[in-house]
Order: sequence, then structure tokens, then C-alpha cells
Amino acid sequence: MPRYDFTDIESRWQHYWDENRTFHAPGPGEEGFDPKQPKFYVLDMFPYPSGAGLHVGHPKGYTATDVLSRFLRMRGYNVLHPIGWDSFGLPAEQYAIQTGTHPAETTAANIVNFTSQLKALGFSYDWQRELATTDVDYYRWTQWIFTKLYERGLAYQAEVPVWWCEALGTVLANEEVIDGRSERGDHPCVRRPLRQWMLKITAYAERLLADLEDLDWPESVKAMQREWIGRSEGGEIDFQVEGHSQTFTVFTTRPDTLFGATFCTLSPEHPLVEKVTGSEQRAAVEAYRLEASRKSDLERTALAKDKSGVFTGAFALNPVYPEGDPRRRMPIYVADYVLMSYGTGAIMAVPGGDERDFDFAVEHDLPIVQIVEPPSFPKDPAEAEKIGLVRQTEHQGQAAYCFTGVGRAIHSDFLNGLAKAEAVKAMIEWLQAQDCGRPRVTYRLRDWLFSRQRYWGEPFPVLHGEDGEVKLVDESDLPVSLPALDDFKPTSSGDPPLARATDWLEVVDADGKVWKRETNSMPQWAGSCWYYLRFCDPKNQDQAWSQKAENYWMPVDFYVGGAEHAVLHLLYARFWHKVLFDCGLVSTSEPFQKLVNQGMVQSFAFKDRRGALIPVDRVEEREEGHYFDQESGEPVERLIAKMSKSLRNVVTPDSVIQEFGADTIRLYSAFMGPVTASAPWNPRDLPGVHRFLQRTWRLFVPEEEDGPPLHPWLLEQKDGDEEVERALHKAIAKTTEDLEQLALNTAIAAMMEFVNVATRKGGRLSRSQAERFTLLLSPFASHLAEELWSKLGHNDTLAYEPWPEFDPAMLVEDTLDLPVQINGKVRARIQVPRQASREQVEETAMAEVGERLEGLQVRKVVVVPGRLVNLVVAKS
RNA sequence: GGGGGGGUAGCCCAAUUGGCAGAGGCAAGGGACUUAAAAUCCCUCAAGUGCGGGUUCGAGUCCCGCCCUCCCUACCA
Repeated sequence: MPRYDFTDIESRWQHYWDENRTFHAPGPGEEGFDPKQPKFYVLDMFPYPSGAGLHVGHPKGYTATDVLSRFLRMRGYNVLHPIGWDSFGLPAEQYAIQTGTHPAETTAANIVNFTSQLKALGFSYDWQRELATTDVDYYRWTQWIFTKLYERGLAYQAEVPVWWCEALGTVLANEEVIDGRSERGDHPCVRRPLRQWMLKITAYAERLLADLEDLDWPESVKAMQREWIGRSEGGEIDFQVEGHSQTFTVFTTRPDTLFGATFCTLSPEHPLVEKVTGSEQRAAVEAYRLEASRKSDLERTALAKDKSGVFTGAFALNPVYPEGDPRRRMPIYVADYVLMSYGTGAIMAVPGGDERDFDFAVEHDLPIVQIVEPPSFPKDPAEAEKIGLVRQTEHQGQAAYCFTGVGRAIHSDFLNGLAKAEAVKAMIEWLQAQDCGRPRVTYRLRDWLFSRQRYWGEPFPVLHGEDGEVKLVDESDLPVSLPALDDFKPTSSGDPPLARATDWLEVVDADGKVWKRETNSMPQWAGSCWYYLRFCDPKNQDQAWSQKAENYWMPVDFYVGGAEHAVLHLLYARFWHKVLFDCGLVSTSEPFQKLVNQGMVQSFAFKDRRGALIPVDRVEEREEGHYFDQESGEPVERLIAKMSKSLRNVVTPDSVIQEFGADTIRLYSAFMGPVTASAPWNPRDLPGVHRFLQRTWRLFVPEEEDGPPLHPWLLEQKDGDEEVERALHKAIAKTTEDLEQLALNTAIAAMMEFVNVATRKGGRLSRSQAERFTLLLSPFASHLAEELWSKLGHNDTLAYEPWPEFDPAMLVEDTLDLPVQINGKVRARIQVPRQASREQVEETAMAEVGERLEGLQVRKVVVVPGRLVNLVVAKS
């Protein structure tokens, strides 16, 4: 077998691993479990098994976790490295609706396809732990966790304005709606009040925020979660409405600016609007509210820079001004720049200290009172803006400005002269004394809309009595199986499709009372909120997981996935985990200790002169760096973009495996750059890593057609070449160090360096060198390494062989080659013994560059041990 | 507007965290082997690190001010 026949090698070893369950990690209580070994839990974000299959972006993250898992096994860890399927959700259902195929059928087919693709890449998953969120054995426990949430008062029903997507026939969570359109499918959405299940994630806002601190997560993800939670400290202030018994409350981060409040603004949805609007204003207000309700959020926010709004005819009373003071009466406006969903849906407007209020005041000719004095008034607008002086204009006959920066209070009675922090404190104390305000912390985070009017999701374990009573399905009656419906399309009425399952719908309890099942289903996020826990004990029929297993394996030590899950999945899972922690069901307060976002694998796309996208398969490179459209012959521009169907630039692993093999694709995925970096998939670079594998192969196997299966010298026990031995120690040291940092690209470079040295030295490795290098290579090119290992005469997999060691003494050279700098520029080099003293080094250096120092005075000699000598000289 | 990355040979990327700008790969050029080609092997080539200042004996790395680019977010009171 002279040639490196990767197709044959890879399929053989994949079968071997499968048959021998090589990567099954026994847990506590299981046969073969060794509690003396430390554990390590390496997790990939489990995929949604789409119909499209894998593209080459998937293996990037999967390769990183796989290399790490294999490395850690060899270092004596019990490694939990599972895989499963996030298989409920909209795409399967959409596809089913279009084609008439049942989602259970397409999901099963997709899982088969994904499984074979992942196996073809040789990932060392523990397939005995495979699970799918759509398995009844799995989702019965998802339902069970819901009952825990319900019992703790964290799941409730509410009539709330929710995003309704007509095209999808379901409500969506805020996070699933982007600019008024559905994230999936990009369909228009409108707000509509509906009875829905909500999860009280807001009760955990503070802990979700505070506990981010100790997580080893990318700063960007932490920042996104912090922003999403949106903690904001300030105060609440109650306002009387003149001539009404009504009051309303506003939230403000700047209670210290109350003296500058000259009007109030209510959100169009605010319930007070109806009550206080005067008869003269009623028509205008109603028209405005109607208009606002028709606008998408995008139109109301991002696109609308002008501040629209109408007067209600009512006045609010500013408590800091005495009766009779005209400043006490603040007109109440309705304006859509105030959102019902944040704070209290009402604000006090301080045009002197808030840009939006300032713009509104200017537009509607309302008074502007200055309440914070800027430290200076720079003439340069850019300078002014920098200190917070964001607007300056002539208004109502005098100069007016809006200052949002740091300054002292003015025109504010008892606050005058105070800096912001003291002023806020003083005002809140004053408000509390008057009983019309208090300190308050608000969060942008809202409760999680947890129900969907769709078929392909977990049924709720909830029963509704005719009298309106709501109760949980008894734990002993779980699971509530998803009924096998033929017609699973959304209904035009908005009723969930499960309402059609007439046999399933009604339940009669022991007392003869008739109940109707909840017909909403859970959102896709439900299943992914706890799958990492089920992996600890996936076959457990009596419990979601055993305490023993959870205790041993959790938390997840290393979690890898895309940045797109920075808030949704990762926040929801943290929330559930904390609830389970409070229930005493898990032993850690956070599920994922270390998180890494793998970079995106992009792809080249091409654009012609008019900017139209040209499919990749229609482009040819006629000369270095110049690309042409084969159809029109026109030159096209190459750009780097996300892989997508529309750009026709998706690369699938299948074709690459066929041409170069799985080991090559793994190597290349890891070699492209840091795991976290995005880079384009460049087919031109594949042969490079493939050649490395071939060179490796040749170090073991003679090329001749009829040659022996192994170089004869590899069967002898002999010492290897000294230089090769040093290179090997260097490679082991570098690879080990890099793997600990997940710096796969540089680890591969180190192995390439070794192979280059070995090849240059004639390609004769000692048996021991060959064995150690094989082990070193095995986390990356696992199939090839297994093959070489068996050629060396081993009968077992190398997956659990001890990781090769290196001797630090082998890494240092006896003689150092040091540069000698004069004023920081390299002028000569010297050779000194490694042990040479500072004085010796200095002396040698001076002797070497002596003649260059003519007429110069050496003012300082810098000797950096082992690195360089720098002479600082000046004209004497 | 705000937040988080990133700009180093033609390209993808390294650089012991202040110490010789180069580990590795691609591409390019030359040579060896070959009747020839492929494959393989050997050799060569290149940037002074986005721009402008500063600190330092010494800056890709630290500080200040800009430019470009990718991702996220955006009237949040």
C-alpha cells in the first residue's frame, strides 16, 4: 500500500471507532468508569438538523472541540464530548407545510444525513449519548422542568401585546423579530394582544447580570448580555394630573433634573392617555394613536429622527414648584418616541438635559430650562459635543442648549452647585420625604414569551378546566406526547394546530372532571436550555438526570459555538440553570464555565461592474488575482462574504472529503487561523495541509508500489538522529503548550516544522520518534495517526495512549546566536555559550563591533540575557 | 450614535506580551529527478507592521490623535 489512500484509511477507522465504541465515556455507576481520573466536559452547541446538511463552516468549531477532546483523553481525563440534535422548530415545519411531508419524517431523515456527515469527519463524539429534543424520552423532561418553573411561580399566563407573524402563523419572541420582521423567513410582523405563556426571567435579571463577572467568556458576549439585561439605576417619580384624581409614574435616571422638566410624554399605548385626554384633543390623539399602532418599530424608532406627538390637553404637576408657579403645570403629550415596553411607558421631559426631549421641545415650542451648567462653551461644535453640549440654538427668544455631560446643578433650588451623583441622591431623598418618588432600578430585559401557535414543538404539560382553572399534568402522566396530526398547518384563526387534535385534546380526570389540554407549544429554545444536563445521563428513564452524574460532569468546562447565540440561547439556558440550581437539582449556579465563539468561515463571492452577484461556479481566474464571468466575459470583483444560498458560494464538506479526505479538512479548518477568527474558505490552500499529511505518510511508508508496508528501520529499536530528536521535543513542547490555549494553527505549524526537519535529514525516524510523532499528530489527523499506529504494530486504538513527553533540556541550544545592536539597530551577531555571564557577553559584543565604535562614546550597554545586546552610543 | 473584534510579505497567518519582524502554509521564481508530464525533493523571493505623534537604550506590542474594515446594537428615558 504505497500511496496515502485516505478514503480507505478513513472509512476503516470510522468503522473501528463505531464498532468498538472507542469514545464512549462511562459515567458514574457505569462499567469501566474510573473515578480517579479528572473529568472534562467539552461541548459543541448542538446543531439544528437542517435539510441543507453541513457546510464547511460547521467543522471549524467541531474540529476545535474534537482536537481538544482527543488531547485531553490522552492526558488522562474522562472526557465527556457528546452530540445531539436541536430538532424542534420552525424550519422543519415550514418545509413540511410546503411539501406536505410530516416534520417527524423530515427531521428523522435530516438527522440521518447529519450523523453520516459528522461521522465522515471522524469526530470523537460519544454516540451512545446522542439525543434529540424531539424524542419523547427527552421532551418529557423538558415538560417536567416546565412544571418546576410553574410551581415556583416563574411561568404564568398573560394577555400581552406580542409579535404576531401572519405568514408563520405564530407569535414570536422579541428576540426573534428584527426591525418588525421575523428572523426566520423575514416575514412582516405586527403587534397583537394575545393570551400567552410567559417565563419570569426578569426575576433573575440581577443574578444573570452579576454572575457574568466570573465566567470565562468572550468580553463581547458578556457585553451583549449586559446590554440585553440593560440594568439602569434611577428613580421613580409620581405626578398628579391637574383636575384629575389620576396620577402616573415615570422612571428616570436623572431625578436631579426634575427642576428642568417642562412637559411629560406618554407612550401612545399608555392607559392614562384615554383617561386624561381632553375632548378638544380627543380626535387628534386618537388619530395619532392609530397611526402609531400601524407603524412598525423600525418606523417608530430607527427611521424616525423627527419627534412627532400631540398634546392631550391635560397637565401634570411638577412637585418641585409651588402652587401658582407657572412652571408647576407641565403639558402632557403623547409621543411615539416613548415606548410602552420600557420603564413605565411615561417620561418627564427635560429638554435642557436630554437630546430627544430637546428636539421635541423645539419642534413643539415648549419651554427649555437649563438645569446643569456645562464647564465651558467650546466654539467648535465637535468639541462641544465631546463634553456633552449636544445642542445649542435660539429658542423662544433666548439661547438654549441641551447639556448631557458632567456639570453642576443650576436653577434647581436645593440642588444648586451639586455634582450629579449628590444631586440625584438629594432629589430622591426629597421625593421620598414628599412621598412622591423613590429609588428604582429598571431592566430592559422583559419576561420571556414562551408559547408558540405551532405544531412542531413540545406540548405544555398544562390542563385547562371549563371553569378557567389551570393545573399541571401530574408528573406520573408525563410525557404529554405530541399527537400525530396529519394537518399541522397553522390555522387562519390563530388557534394553534394542536386544537385540531380532538382525541388528544380532552382529558377526564379521576373525579370525572373534563379538562382541555393547552394547545400552544414551547419555542425552540426550550429544548436547548438543558440538553447539556441530559448529556450527563441521557438514558435515564426515571429522572432527567441523576444527581451523581450531574455532580461528576457539570459544569461544562468548554463550550464552543457561534456568536449568534450570544444572548438568546445562552441567556435562556443560564436562566433555567439558575432555577434548577434554586430547586437543588444542579450543583453549580452557572452551566458553562468557558465559552469560545468560533469564527465564521466565509467564502468568496463575485460581483460584476453593476454590482450584481455572479455565482461562484460561473467565475474563472484567468490570471493571478483577476476574475472573469464566463458567460459575459466581463471582469468581476472578488469579495468575502458569509456563505449563503443566494450568493451561491456554499462549500459542503462532502466534496472536500472526497478529494482530500477528512483529515485534510480537519487540518485545514484548524490551520486557517485562530479558532475565534473569521476567514474565507480558500480551496487553494487545501493542498498545502494535504501535502503535509502525505509527507508524514512517506516518513512511515515506502513509496514503491511493491514495497513493504513500513520502512524497515521503523521496526528496529535504535536511537534516532540527535537533531531530529531535538526537533521532536520542540514540536511536542510547542504542540502541548498550544493545545492548552486552543492555538491549533500554530500547533500544526510546529508539527509541519518537525516533518520538514525530519524529511531534510533523510526521513529516517527511529521507531520511538515515529511513535511519539504519531501520537502528537493524532488529535488532528486522527485517521492517519491510527493507521500509522497500527502499522507500527499496535493492535489497539491510540486514543487513550499517554500524551508524549518532552525534556526541557532538549529545547535549549548550547550556543546562543545573539544580535548586537548599536542604538537599536542590528549591526553584528555573536556566538556565546549559553552559560556565558553578562560580562562575557558584553565583552564579546564589544570586541565584535569595536571598529564601528571609533570616535563614539558608549554610554550604556543593555544586555538582555539570551536575547540581545544593545550598545547606546553618542558622538564623543 | 454606542459596544466588541481586526488591519504584519501578492494571500491566509506567526512573533516568548517591550527585545533579531517570520514559525507554518499558499502563490511566484529557479534547480534536481523524468524521454516528457504529474508527483516528489532542494533552493530563492518578498513586507519594516493602516496613518500621524509620544514614551523608551529598544515599539507590531505601551500612550495620545486619526483612517479603514467586520460583527453586534441602536429614540431604553
